[in-house]
Amino acid sequence: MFVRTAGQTARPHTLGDIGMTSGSNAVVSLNEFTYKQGTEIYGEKEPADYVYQVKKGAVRSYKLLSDGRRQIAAFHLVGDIFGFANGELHRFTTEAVVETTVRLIKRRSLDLMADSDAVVTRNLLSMTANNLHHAEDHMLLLGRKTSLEKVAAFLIEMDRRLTAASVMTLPMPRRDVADYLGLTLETVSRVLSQMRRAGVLDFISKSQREIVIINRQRLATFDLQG
Amino acid sequence: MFVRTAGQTARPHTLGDIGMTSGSNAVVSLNEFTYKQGTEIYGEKEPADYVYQVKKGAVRSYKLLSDGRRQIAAFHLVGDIFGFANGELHRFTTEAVVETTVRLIKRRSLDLMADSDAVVTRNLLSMTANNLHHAEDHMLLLGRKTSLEKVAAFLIEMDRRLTAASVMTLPMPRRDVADYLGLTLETVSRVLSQMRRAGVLDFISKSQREIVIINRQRLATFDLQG
DNA sequence: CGGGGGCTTGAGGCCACTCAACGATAGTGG
DNA sequence: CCACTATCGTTGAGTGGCCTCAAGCCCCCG
Repeated sequence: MFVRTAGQTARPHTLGDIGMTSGSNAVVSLNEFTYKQGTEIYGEKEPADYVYQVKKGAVRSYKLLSDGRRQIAAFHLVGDIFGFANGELHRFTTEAVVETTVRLIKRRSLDLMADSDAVVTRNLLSMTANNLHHAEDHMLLLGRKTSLEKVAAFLIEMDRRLTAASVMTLPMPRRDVADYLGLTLETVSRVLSQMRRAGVLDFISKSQREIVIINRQRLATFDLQG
Repeated sequence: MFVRTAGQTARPHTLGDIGMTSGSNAVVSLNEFTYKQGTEIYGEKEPADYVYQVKKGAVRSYKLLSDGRRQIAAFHLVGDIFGFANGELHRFTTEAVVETTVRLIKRRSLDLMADSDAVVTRNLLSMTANNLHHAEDHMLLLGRKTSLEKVAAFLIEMDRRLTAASVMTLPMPRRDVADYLGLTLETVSRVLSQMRRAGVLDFISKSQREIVIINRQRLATFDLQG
């Protein structure tokens, strides 16, 4: 690897990783906070004073155009760290998709740690690179994939990241899925129905957020690979 | 800033920056190489043995779907550094848009320098973060902007980056612009003609790659901001 | 002067969007 | 417990923006 950070691609980072894998004795205070469904965690262009790790729930991270069009760049699920963009200001608005608990760390503490501890900087580099890779893949999806391919890619991504059982419970509504994929919510709904009719998916009654993938192999064929 | 790298946002990085701003005495050999128009510099999933800086010309960096659809993620112009993705393999294919001269640095050398010199790692973090910011903005463009907004944003970006005189000479053909913006070349051509008819642009006869922006202010209104 | 690549322009089509109606679900308060 | 409401999701009809297919022009170059 470019900067050696052995094992880091094998398991997720944690805030503990950032600060505690080195020999440093610095102890970082880790506060927790819970956001109700739909509330903003921070806004675009606000000072970036904290870094966050999702303990419970899910977070959406997006940009808006002045007329309200929205592009969600990422969903942050349990374990994910977000808000550590390299700069003084946040580049996205983030909101709790459902009731969400996060751990906070003061960015200033991280700055100081990074100054004295190269491991911290390397972990930040590794995490930033992971974000970049996701963004690069998402550009291909947004620019060149059809609605069927987009939705299939989304389901495959969520199936991988939501380590849940046979039933996948999406935390986000159709509108969020649409704004993540560059579609409308109606199109997302239509494609999901189409997949259900094709016998690839099934919905659990009572909640259309609960989805069963009946045929992963077939689903994968819907999303053209590089 | 998150990791202090004073002054680095004010001017572009150079390969010299990576290796020579610290106290390290390591001397990195900087080789040059010239690629003919259209030739591949490296392919996706190839081992990433070198990092590159454009000395002359322009480079496109893209991903392909198996049926040939292409998404260009970035154009690398004079001064830009590319190919330093954090991992063993390149994530894009890169090609010379026109005849292009690059400086090369062995990645292994950078790895070693990064191990012994925190400044190197921080510069890599800073550059990776800049790439991420560009990708984030581009996701909004690809997912939510109209063809008019996309082309306007492209012209504004190129006007800023190609520091040239009143006449902007685009190094890339219409097809590359289209694959950068998630459009077809015909749509790009139509939008450019529309802007010319609107008195915002003019083309220089003899070469449609040479474009004069007559009204920057008006052009800016075509691209909706966040 | 002929050939080829790049660009423009037109005609028609299709995929995703818009607008709209309806159903289902969950939360609220009487 | 049942309206009542708001939110979310599905589905249909019709539209439109961008794509596809095609022709023709311009410039470069042999």
